[in-house]
Amino acid sequence: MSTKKEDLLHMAEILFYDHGFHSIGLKKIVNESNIAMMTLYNHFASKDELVIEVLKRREERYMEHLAFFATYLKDHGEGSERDSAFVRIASAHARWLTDHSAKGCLFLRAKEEYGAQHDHPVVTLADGHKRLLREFVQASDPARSAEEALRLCLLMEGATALAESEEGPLVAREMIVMAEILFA
Amino acid sequence: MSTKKEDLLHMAEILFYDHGFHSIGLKKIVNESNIAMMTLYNHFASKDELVIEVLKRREERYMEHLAFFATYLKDHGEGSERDSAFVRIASAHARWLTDHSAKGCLFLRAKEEYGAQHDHPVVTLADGHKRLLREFVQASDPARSAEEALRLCLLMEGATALAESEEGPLVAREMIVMAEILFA
DNA sequence: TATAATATAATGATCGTTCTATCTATAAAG
DNA sequence: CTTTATAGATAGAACGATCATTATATTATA
Repeated sequence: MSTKKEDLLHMAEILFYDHGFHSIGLKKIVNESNIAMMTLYNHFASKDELVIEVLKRREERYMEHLAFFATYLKDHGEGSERDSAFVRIASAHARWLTDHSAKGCLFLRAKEEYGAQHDHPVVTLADGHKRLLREFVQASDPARSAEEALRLCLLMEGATALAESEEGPLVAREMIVMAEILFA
Repeated sequence: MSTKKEDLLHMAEILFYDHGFHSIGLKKIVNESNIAMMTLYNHFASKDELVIEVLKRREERYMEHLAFFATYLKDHGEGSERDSAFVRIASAHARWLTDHSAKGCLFLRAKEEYGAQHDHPVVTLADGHKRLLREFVQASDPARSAEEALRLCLLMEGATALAESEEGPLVAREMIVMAEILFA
């Protein structure tokens, strides 16, 4: 992929996450990226397509982080007390939260901003991400019920949201504690 | 308060919640309210002030709902098994969730959209709301630790967020189950 | 020589906000 | 009961700014 295109996607993700999708203009994105407007339109057909590619890349990164970190915790489990798959996923999500700034879930925010157009591709993508996440949770421990999988998703969403108004590390720690109680 | 002003606040809240703050223009608000633009500016100095009044009214309504419903559940507790104060608050929040459409927390969304301007009055108001909510939770059962109060807040935030992508009543039910396990 | 990126300007639309001028309703004064 | 005064609401145009998008023409790179 072109360097310019990567720069654009990188800066667009930062600005969208900091300011929201509708608040940020393409002009600011190309200015901050030191890239000409026509170069943006050479790589993306429209702002919507840029938004979609930003979200797709973020989803890929997030799911990879979750899978990698959960696997790592499984192999390098802390001595005698080895966590369940659900607790490991909670820990992996906690790590993501503390590594990233506290502005909530970009997919939920996208759905909220574009949600009025019910069949907008951004909304479809956001819904797909949430479904993928739930299926990932369920598949990590098929012995668990669908209700239990939903509960872990609720914990993860809760931590993401609460970290917007409370201290991130504290929130992450409490989420793991709750996961340990619920999924011992 | 003037009827026109109430109509404006009512319609503005609906449109902001459905489309977001930056996506919706004042023109759409006054059109949908069948009110002249100058009447809006006669009651509100700016769009920001309209946003702030919408949020203030919503906070008042939400906190009243929480207090009323939690008190009601305390007095009319279900026979032998009377819930703890924390579980009652969870139930009250669940009721709010099922009564309102599923577009997340308007205060978090406001903070996300205006969060770049760190000292913007909308951000201050949103932060104040989250602090008020946590203090309300803590005060409902002073015997509980601050960590436990934070956990209930996490459950409530999680249910609000998860209800955006999963079925509301199901999410509300599971949140209450989790609260009962954690705060028996 | 061909491809990619550049700067700049123009498009038409919409944004928040203000101005002007007209209209309507209620309330005080005759 | 009128008349007049006051205030609130109306429609519509205009403001400058910004929006996403496109056109043009030039420069750099490979």
